[in-house]
Amino acid sequence: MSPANPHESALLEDLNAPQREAVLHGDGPLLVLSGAGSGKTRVITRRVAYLVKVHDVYPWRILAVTFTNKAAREMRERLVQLLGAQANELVVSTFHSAAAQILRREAEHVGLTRSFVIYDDSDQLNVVKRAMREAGIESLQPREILHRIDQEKNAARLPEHMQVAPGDERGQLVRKVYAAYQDRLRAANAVDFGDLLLLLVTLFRTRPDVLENYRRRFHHVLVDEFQDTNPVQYALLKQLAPPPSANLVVVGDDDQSIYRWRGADVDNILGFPRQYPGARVVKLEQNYRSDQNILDAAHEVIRKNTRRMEKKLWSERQRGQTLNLMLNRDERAEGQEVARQILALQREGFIKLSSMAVFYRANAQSRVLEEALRLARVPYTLVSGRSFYDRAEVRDASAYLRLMVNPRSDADLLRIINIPARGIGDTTVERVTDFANTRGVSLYEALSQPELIPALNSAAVKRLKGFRNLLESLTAFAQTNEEAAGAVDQMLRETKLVETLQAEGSDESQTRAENLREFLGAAQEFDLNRAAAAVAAAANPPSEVPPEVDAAPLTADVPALQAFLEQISLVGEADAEVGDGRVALMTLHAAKGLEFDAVFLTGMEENVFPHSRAVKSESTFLNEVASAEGESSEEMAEERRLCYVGFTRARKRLFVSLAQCRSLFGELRYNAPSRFLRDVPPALFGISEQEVPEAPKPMVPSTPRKRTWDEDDGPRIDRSYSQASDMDGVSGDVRGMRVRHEQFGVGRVVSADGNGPNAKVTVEFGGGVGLKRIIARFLIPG
DNA sequence: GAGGTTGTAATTTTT
DNA sequence: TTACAACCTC
Repeated sequence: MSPANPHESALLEDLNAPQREAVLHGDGPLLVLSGAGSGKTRVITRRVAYLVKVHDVYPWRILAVTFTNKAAREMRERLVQLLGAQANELVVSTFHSAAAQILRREAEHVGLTRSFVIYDDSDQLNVVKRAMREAGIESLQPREILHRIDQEKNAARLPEHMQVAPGDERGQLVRKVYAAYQDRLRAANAVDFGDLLLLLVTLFRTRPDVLENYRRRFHHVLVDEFQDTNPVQYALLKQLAPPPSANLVVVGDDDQSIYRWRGADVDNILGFPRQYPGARVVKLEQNYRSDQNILDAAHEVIRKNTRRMEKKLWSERQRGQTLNLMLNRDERAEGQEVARQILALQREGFIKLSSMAVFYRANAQSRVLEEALRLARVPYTLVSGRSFYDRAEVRDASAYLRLMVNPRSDADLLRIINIPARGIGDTTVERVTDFANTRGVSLYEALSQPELIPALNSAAVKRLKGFRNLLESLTAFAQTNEEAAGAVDQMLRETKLVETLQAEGSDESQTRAENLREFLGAAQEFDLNRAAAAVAAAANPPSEVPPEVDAAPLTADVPALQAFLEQISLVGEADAEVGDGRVALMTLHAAKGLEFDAVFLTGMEENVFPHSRAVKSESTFLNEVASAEGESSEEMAEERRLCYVGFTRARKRLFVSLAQCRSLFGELRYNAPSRFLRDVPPALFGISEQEVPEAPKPMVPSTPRKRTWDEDDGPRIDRSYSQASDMDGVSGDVRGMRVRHEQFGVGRVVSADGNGPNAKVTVEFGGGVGLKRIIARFLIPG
């Protein structure tokens, strides 16, 4: 640490005092409480770089984990900038990826082989259903059981560790299914997301010698987004970096804990100083992102939560413009108004489309917003987790690939046994399944001699044989082939998946065939990246390694196809490029960790945001608990944090939008304005107390009231009583009426089918357009 | 066994 | 409104 080290000043120069303290912190545990936009990732990456460059810590000694792929990716990118090729020796990944990699190395200790596959949510559900059938349990919803199983796993409990009260029959049933479910996963050489962590923790608990190998290797463990860790993850951290004195650095913000439903426990961060007594605590409260108005609004929302570590963000930035409140008649008007404001901002010229974003609470809200943006010709990208790999045809292809690696995977086999259609129907499948169950073998094994299966006719036996031969051929191919793309290509060829789709001839099937080609493209890209990484690794002389330490990359020796499959399961597709001149649309959860010049937070209504479930839990909570004033349910507290996350994504402009009524699954709902809205002082919106929207009174849906919330045109409120909505009540005689359409211009109504906004209206347009059938809501009178 | 039809239920957030 | 499952028919 001589000051002469040229790296030292470069790594520290643009850090503020607490940031610097965190980077310079020596050995022992450290908790960095890092408010939104306070440079959290910067601190963690600088610290890693500082350890490597100034303290000469070997990069392979450092394990940096986060919760989401996005965060892991960003961390890795920044570390590559700071450390260059040395960054490749670091382990930087999500909890689940890191656990999967370690588990693969140690597979034989936990009853798996190295080629185990990872089941996702829908695979899990299938296994639960089969486990229920096996256990003869029908009284519970498979979904609910799966949820319970997940909770147990998040809490680090195997079936035998479940705490079930003697009289709790449901609990008993859950445990029974859980046990059968685990048996099935093991038999299929498969794990689910929860197993990745739980099996590893169990392994480390039962085999201290194995754990010791990893402790010897990783001298520095750093955790980003620590507020979102669940008990298993925390248990894993404590194993690798045991209290009280290990070099464990956790960075997070209790106010941004938004994964409770997945078992995340805010107490992990709140109680860290107790678990690691003597831990240094550093608070980062200077915000570099948002204008002060935005921070004030966010603070007013979050301060209502009772259990939190007190901190208040401040900014040297200007106060900036006030927030904008957008009142809309319904969700369609909301979409139109968002589109209009986006275009207006763009015209002003200070903010690019690529630094604008539209947030919503639930994915279901996106459709209407997309429609509105499309109509207004606003380019946008939908930022969603893993849509491509969720498509049915892509999942089918993945199922084949997984079988090539691991033919015992029953869930995958069942998925594709009749895809493309090969005449193996439900009855046959059931007979095969029964046979396999009584013999206690996998389906693949059962198919080795289909003639032994009772009650099958010869045609069925023949088809099953053909299917088994196909799988054998593919499996054999996978064993000799070195590349992922080669395996995908061979699989597509032998299964005729693409061919079958193309032969079908519909537009739909063409798209699906193209998706499969894209899937092949993804595999090719994967191979290229892998080759490039290998070249880079070869060019970079590895750090010195003491003989007693295994410092090999965790992914060493994993065959290409397997690595590709793991990426599909755990990482999904890379995020769509944000920034190519498009507005980003995403859920509030997806927004965490991102920032934009302008943010539109839509659906700010009770039962939408906060979500109806939280609203319900709140009322039970208030009924049952004689709570201290201001106390609220954990669910509601989490919604509040989510709102805080949403607000603090905005750098300069924050538009908060709500609709007076909204149709949610068919039904028209009149929701009160979100409680979070009322927590923000009206002055921050540039409005007076009287202009704060009130809960609309229930009204008859057929007579939409207009101008409900305020009658006069006060300043700064963006009203968007959509003009288009004037056609909502298409009724009576509208023939001859003059109307306007975005694309087709002015025309005259010839006839109308039906009533309401969805009535189909035939319009004669001018300008050579002629007759068109248009949905009424896309027309503007006049 | 395949494919279409009707009925019903369920709608948060993601590794 | 949609998604999915059970059901029915060919």
